[in-house]
Amino acid sequence: MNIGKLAEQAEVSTDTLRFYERQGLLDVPLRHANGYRSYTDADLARVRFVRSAQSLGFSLTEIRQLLPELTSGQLSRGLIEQHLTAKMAEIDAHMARLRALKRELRATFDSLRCAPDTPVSVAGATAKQGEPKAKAKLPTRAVR
Amino acid sequence: MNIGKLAEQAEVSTDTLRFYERQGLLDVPLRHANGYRSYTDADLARVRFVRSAQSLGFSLTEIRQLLPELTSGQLSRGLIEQHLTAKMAEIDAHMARLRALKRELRATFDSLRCAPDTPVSVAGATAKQGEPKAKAKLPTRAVR
DNA sequence: CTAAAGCCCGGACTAGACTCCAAGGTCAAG
DNA sequence: CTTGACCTTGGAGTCTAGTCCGGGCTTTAG
Repeated sequence: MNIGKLAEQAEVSTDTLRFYERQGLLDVPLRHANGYRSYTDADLARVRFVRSAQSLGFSLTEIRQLLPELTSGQLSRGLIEQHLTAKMAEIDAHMARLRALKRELRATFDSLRCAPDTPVSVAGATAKQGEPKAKAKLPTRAVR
Repeated sequence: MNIGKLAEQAEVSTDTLRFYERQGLLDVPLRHANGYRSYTDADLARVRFVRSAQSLGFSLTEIRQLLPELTSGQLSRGLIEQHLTAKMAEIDAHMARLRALKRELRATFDSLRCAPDTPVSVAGATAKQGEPKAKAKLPTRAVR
């Protein structure tokens, strides 16, 4: 399978595939005599895995760390268990954050439903003024 | 209120405030005789709104589109409900996929416990082969 | 009066994840 | 043999949401 074919099957661009290769997300592929990359179905599966993990909120860096667990047939069982358990914990944390987000959204939503034509008190609607003295680090990044 | 004061109150940097102004998220402020920006509590409210909307998962671009509704006094309830509902749906979908991933990881985990030295079946673990004919537009962006 | 703190501006820089481009090699069809 | 599709490479550009910088004013404290 040439790169164009793989790209089509996986629904990504050929640029993306070469990019993933540089990022170590895809194994360096075999080459045909003419220098063209030669891919297998395993590569297709890999790309699909990357895309779905990505859509789940994992960064390419995280996915790169996830890969060895996936591909190593002969990694010590204990190690795999360890990684998987850690991943599960991460997922739980991830889900917890999303649940919190959802709760906040619902609260905002409900406050809107209760006061029909009130010019919705703008501003800190959801901003919890928690510990007012907290003037900590300024670069408070968004939730992701 | 000078920019430093506003920055402190809103817990963002002065750079961020000037950036928001350039982005049209903050009204161009009045200036003191010396050229310093002069802010009001409404600006503080605005910054807080931006930050909280952001923490709810809205991008600055989305927030910019939300602002007219907000500032036009009577903020059409329907529109905001619409936005929020859409956001909630996104989150639900995201969580559903996470749950699926978790199930798969657990399955992998369990199969490891049952078959100690079986070379874990790699690849498309989570890749759903959904409609195979779907060759739509290539630049399929990630979910964010 | 001077030093420090605060403000101004334009512009450069960052990371992550692509996306595009130029210049060239390869291959199948007509 | 030429055309067009497809492949190669390295490198540059894009977008988001800021962050940092340098040079130069103003204001405030000592």
